[in-house]
Amino acid sequence: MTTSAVTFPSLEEQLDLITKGAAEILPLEALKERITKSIASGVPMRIKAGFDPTAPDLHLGHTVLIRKLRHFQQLGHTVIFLIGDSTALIGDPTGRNVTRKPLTPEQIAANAETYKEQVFKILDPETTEVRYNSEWLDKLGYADMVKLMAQFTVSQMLEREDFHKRFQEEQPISLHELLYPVAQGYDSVALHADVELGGTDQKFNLMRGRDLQKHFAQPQQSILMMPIIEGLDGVQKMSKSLGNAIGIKEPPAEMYGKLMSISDELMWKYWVYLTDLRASEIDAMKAEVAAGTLHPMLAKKNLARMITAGFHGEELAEVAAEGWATQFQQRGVSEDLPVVQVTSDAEGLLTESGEVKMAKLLVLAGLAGSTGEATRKLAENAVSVDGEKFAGKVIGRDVLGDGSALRLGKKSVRVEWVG
RNA sequence: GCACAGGUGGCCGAGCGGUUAAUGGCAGCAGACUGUAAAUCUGCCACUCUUCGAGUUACGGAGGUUCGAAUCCUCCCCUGUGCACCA
Repeated sequence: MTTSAVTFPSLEEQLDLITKGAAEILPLEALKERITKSIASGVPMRIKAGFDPTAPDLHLGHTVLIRKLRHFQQLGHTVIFLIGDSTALIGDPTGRNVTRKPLTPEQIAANAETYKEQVFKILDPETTEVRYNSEWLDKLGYADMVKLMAQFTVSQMLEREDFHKRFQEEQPISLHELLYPVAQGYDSVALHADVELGGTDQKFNLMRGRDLQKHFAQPQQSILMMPIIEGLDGVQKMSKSLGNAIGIKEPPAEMYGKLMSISDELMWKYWVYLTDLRASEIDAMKAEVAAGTLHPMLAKKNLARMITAGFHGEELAEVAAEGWATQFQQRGVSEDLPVVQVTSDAEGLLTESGEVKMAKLLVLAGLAGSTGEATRKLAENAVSVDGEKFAGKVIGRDVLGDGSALRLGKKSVRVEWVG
């Protein structure tokens, strides 16, 4: 690989892309100077973003930040995808009201691999620098740790809202949790970061990098914060544990369907943060909807289609869109339902006369969590077979044959008999 | 270590010896209505079974008292607060 000087776009051009969607950049002037300097010297800036491999699956919320990293990459800067394998032993306390459970090194290693695979759907693997903070954190000795920690006071740590709140509410705060911001800050020192990206909730941690870089007589990084987007409920931040997330590895039909279920209001945020449309284009679309010339549902369909295509390709997105329209708009049976294999000799599935117990089947098909729940849903008239409402307790194999569509509420599957 | 206050279903939070899987809120699920949604209304919301019935688990853990405990007692675990030298 050549390391010859790169020619960068102009400051204005770079800023236009960099600031799009950014919630806050601190300090902005320093960033401008840094960009100017890199244009003059031809040396790219080092852009750092850290990820804890605590949850193996990325969702669209994570991609807001990753898309921004991509922007820097497109401009020719060096993006460092930092995997916080060592800090994962602590678990970021940000926004938490309870201490995180530590992961085993095996889990962390496995999660890190999954992370890379997913993140390279957006970032260019060729030019991304992948690092692990165990490289330097594990080498720190006791004396080094003591010196680092001496840079901060207890009061400073307790200024953080989450710590402060927990302290006020007499909730436990483990000592090692205070270590997290220090470790994250030291990462910036080790990497000589020029810019660090993070969510707005990361402000405290991001600022610690500036503190420590100053202590180590390095130029201080600028920090760029991206907003935290809401999940499917439109209220709480997108998070897997809150169950309102859209995972980037989800099948196209599911991704499309989930996107369609968001509120109209939330849709506009998704347009801004999850697509590459320019702000002016989005505003124009918004105006059309307000004027009544564009149906909000169509706008949402376009959004769902665009995002799904980004992860699965145009063709699969098209199929997902059609399947969704059939299933929900026409209340019909979609062609590409997920297939669930059911073994006919599963315990308790068949009655003595050979009929299928619906409650059991619904559980086996993954549509209900327990037979009790399935029984209740049947009574609520929530189940249909091949598009027809069904409320009975048992059903014959002749009615529900191989390939029959089984539906409970919004979820549908195609049943395939085995054995 | 000592003292005090706490540990209830996904979360918050009632109950404080006796009808009852445990009031209420949030979240969630389903139905109606819609534009798929939001809002609204209705129903559901521990598990299992041969389900207008029956059984089994559940109120930090383990024992105990009692005809009967989430509620009383004992020990243990966990959290928070205060005390800890001068006394």
